[in-house]
Order: sequence, then C-alpha cells, then structure tokens
Amino acid sequence: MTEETPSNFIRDFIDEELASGVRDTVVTRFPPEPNGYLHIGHALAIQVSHGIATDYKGQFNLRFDDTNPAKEEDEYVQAIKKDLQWLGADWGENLFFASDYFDQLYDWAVFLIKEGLAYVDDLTPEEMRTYRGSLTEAGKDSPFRDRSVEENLEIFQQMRDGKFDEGKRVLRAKIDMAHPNLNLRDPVLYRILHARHHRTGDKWKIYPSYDFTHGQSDAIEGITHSLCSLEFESHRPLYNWFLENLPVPSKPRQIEFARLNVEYILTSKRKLLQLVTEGHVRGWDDPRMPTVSGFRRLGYTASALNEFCHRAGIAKRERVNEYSLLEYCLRQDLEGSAYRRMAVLNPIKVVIENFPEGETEWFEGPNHPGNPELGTRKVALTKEIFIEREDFMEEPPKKFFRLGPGREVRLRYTCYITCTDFVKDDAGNITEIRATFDPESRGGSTPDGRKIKGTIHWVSTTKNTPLEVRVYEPLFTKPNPEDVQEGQTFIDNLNPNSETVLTAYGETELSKVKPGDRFQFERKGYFAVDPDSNAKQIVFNRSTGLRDSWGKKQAK
RNA sequence: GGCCUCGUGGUGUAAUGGUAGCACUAAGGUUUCUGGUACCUUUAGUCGGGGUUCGAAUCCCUGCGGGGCUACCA
Repeated sequence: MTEETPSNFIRDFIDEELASGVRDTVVTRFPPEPNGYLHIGHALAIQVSHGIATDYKGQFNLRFDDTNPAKEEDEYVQAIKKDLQWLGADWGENLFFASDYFDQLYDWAVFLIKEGLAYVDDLTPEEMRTYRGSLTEAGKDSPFRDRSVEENLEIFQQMRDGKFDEGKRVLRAKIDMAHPNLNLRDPVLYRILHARHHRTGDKWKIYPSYDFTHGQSDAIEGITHSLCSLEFESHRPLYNWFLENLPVPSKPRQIEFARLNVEYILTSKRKLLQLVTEGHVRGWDDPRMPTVSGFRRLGYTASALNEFCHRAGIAKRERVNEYSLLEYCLRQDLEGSAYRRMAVLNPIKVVIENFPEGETEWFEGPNHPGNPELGTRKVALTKEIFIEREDFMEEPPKKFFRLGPGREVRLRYTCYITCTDFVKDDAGNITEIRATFDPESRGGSTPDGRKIKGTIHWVSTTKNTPLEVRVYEPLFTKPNPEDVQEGQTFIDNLNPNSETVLTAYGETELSKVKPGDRFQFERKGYFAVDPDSNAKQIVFNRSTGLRDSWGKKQAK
C-alpha cells in the first residue's frame, strides 16, 4: 500500500549529502526512553527512521535512552521491543543502550574538564535558575565557574564516588551564560542520582544528562542522521558543540521534524501514565489508549497504523490529523481480508410464525462477499431470532428500508420475512416482533423476482454464541483534549461514554475464535477478539464502525 | 522584550523560478443480498502588503499568525 515514497525535506537533505560525497552511508536510530509505552507518535518516528534506513540500504539501530534511572524500568524495555517488532521495524543485531556508554561518557566529561570546558557547580537548583537569566535577559556566571581544573577533577571524582547527597552538585559545560539560546547557558552534564539503574544497578552515583548523552551516543554508533522531534531544534547547537569539542569517532547530523498529532488523542507520556495510574483506563494497552499496544488490542493492524503514518507524512510545522484518516486506514486494510460474520448487539426477538417449532434450518453464507476463495460458513435459522432493535420501527419514515408493520425485508443469506404484528409491554416498549417468512424466498430471492430494498442481519435465539462486546468511542470529548477552562485539566475532558459494554449474540461460528482474531460484523463494523476472552466468555472490541451514510442522514 | 522555526482547499501532504496535484473529509449519483465495498461527479487552496523576474507557492523586504526554548526530564 505504501508503494511510492514522496520526497520530503529529510530525504532531500540526505540525497544532497550523498550526492556531494559528504557521506556514503545512512545509519538511523530510534531512541526511546524506557519510561512508558510507545504511542502513535512514536510509530511515525519509527517509520521515518526505519524507512529511511531501509530505503537507503543503510542501518537502523534501536537505542534505549536510559539516562534517568528514577523513571525507567525493564518492563518498558520489553514492551517497546515488542511494539517495534509488531510494527515491523527490525533492528537486527543493532540493539543498544545509552547506559552502555556511561564509561566513555565519563571519560569525555573528564576530557572537557581538562580542556577547561566544564566545571563543578555547587549552586542549588533554585540558584541556578536565577543565575540562568530569562528569555530576554542574559544570565550571570556562577561563582564556582572559575574553579581550577585540578579542583574540578577532584570534586567530580568525589561525585562519582558517591561522596555527596543527591542534588548537591552538578557538572556543567562552560559555554556562555549570556547566550540567546538558553540551552547554551552552561548546561548540566552530570547530576547526582542515588537511584538504582535497571541495567547498571548501583554502579553509578552520577548520571549524564540527555544533552550530554544523545549526540555522543549517536557518534559512537556511527549514526549519520539523528532524526528527532521539533522540540529539540534549540538543542541542536548544543548537540553540535559536544561533537566539536570532544574527540568523537563520527559526526552525526540532527534533523528535526514535527510530531504527529491526531484529534481526540493525547501523546504526552506523562499524561498517559496518569490515565493508567489513576485508573481511568484498563492499562497501557487499553483499547482507548493511543499506545501502539492499545491500538493493537483495539484491533488495528500494524499495516493500518503504518499506512496512517505514511499518509500523515512529515513536516516542520505542528499539525493535527483528523481521526477519520485513522479509521479510513483500518477499514481499507480490513475490508478485503476480514471474514464476515453476523452479530446482534442490541437484540429484539422476532418470532417467525410459520416456521416449524424446534427445527433448525442451516443456510450457507460466504465468508467474504467479494472473494469466494475465502469459502463459506453455515448459519442457523430457527423459529425465534434476534435482530437489531434499530432495524424495526413502529412508524417508519419513507426511506426506512428495514422492518416495520406490514413491511418485508430479507434476512441476510436466508429468506424474506414480513412483519405481521408486534408486542408492547406496559411501559410501551416493544418486546417482540411477529413475522412470517416466504418459503419461496429461501436462498435470498424469489421466482417472481421482486426487489427487496432492505437486508438485515440476524442471529438465532437458541443456536448462537453469547458475546460481550465493548464498543469504544474516543477517550476525550474534545478534538484537543488539552482544551480546558481555567482550573481544569485534560481529565475533565474524559469522555464518560468512551466504553460501552454490551451483551450481544453472534452466529454459532464465532464460538471458535481466539484473541486477536478480526471480523467484520456485517452492517456494524470491524471487531477484534480481546485478550480478556476465556472459555466462558468471548469478548469483542469494536475497532471501528462501518461508514454509515444512513445514520449520518438520520442525525441531521 | 530575546533567540529559533513554520505558514498551500475543512484536514493532511506534493509541486525544489515554468499548467497549484494527490489523499481524507463533506455533498450528490451509479452498482449492490452489508444504507458497507467499488466506481463517477461536485464544492474548495498558495496568510496580508510590497519588490525582483518574461514568469513567484517557491527568491527578497515587511506586516500578521502558529509552534518551540527560561528541568539537576527526555
């Protein structure tokens, strides 16, 4: 589906470098911090970096940016690897951790100290903030800025040895406290952290900052193009400063592009974590979560997600994609392959008066209307069946092609029935519909060739598979979940109806499914079997509805 | 008040000084044992103002608008 690759500014840049001989290979990387699950924005970043490496016959590395032990866990490492594999981004042998480079990074910090380009600062975080100045005012030098190389070396060694409490001292680069780019106002290189690291354990008492780690890690791995999001644009001068002032083995180039935003979707790891810890969702892989694992559980295919990223493309400006594109990509992918099944989600009983009591007649329906090679399955018709409540109206309007008093419809794959009567309870709710079927119409058509406008799906009340169906709507009520009034947070925009659990009935064939299986429930949408399913209860998630031009017309 | 960066139909994205194209969405139609799919049609765009040029979405100036930057997070 992703046949042609449109040009973009990153590929153009690479083409130029390759053409001019500045480089002759392409090596990219995806550098997640293992502090949460991957979301759809990461899926784009992965596709861009992995796709470029593949197209230029280069190399793609997976590198965990694990420089902050306070937030990182192995659970996340495992989940991230699984998601990358599922998305089809193969890193082969090239799995790395920034923590693999801690020794090298430390040596380079010492190198900078010896060059007079780094110093230990005793300022408190609050003092540092004050000294840094503001967006419009220059900062001023720390009183510790001119420590001797020997003193710096000695204290830095003591920091490493764990002689100080957390937060007492930092190592800073000596650049320019008046620089208009605040990132160059003597950024922090190392801070004291007495946390246990998920890989290096208690070996280190000091940890390098992102800025001091990223570019050098890229250089160590021979990354040629370090692709990242726009927010790092103002870090690029610092990224380059380290590459210029350190004896690094290669000179990677950082290129930024805009992150992927989608209506009704939040992609802040911090906020996603909050949704999980506060119990607003079933977990990181809740079908409503914008995580890769959430989409997977909802029933999205990797190719649908990749196609979405491909169509969203990349740009240098912030943009918000419409949710409908996401749904389109899924339907597009599933339409040709998903087996068709019938399930009634909101049942009402129909009694077929002239159908023999206690008997079952089996009819055959194709698994896919456009592809006979996918075979057929049998569906059971009995005297009593369920149809959707919304497929019957007591007083139907003109263009209503479904069931109503005296009206005739086709039961999918089976026969025609005509409504003869209906029963109401004391409250006025319709509880039962009565109908007769035309024996001549078996197989779905009659000798007289009369046209039937409406075909509805149905399920036997006795020969069926009970289902729990979870119908999902967007997690938030607003296209921009962060659009809140004073004093509110994104939590206030949570959609109270984002999950509706239904007791439904599916055709008998659905008794054999396993988690991950996907089907189209005819006229209702695409559904996937949830991992919560067990021998007693089959659970389906609605991945997306079908396009519904009738429903849309009704809404007007 | 500073620095960086970006403005193309409703949305997303192409056009690299030479016919503003594609997709999604929306509206309408044809086909149909899914009000689905498929197919067809329509609406709709270069942020404003100057300039350079035979010719500007593209280059220059200026205005306006959006985003980012003031963590011992990444």
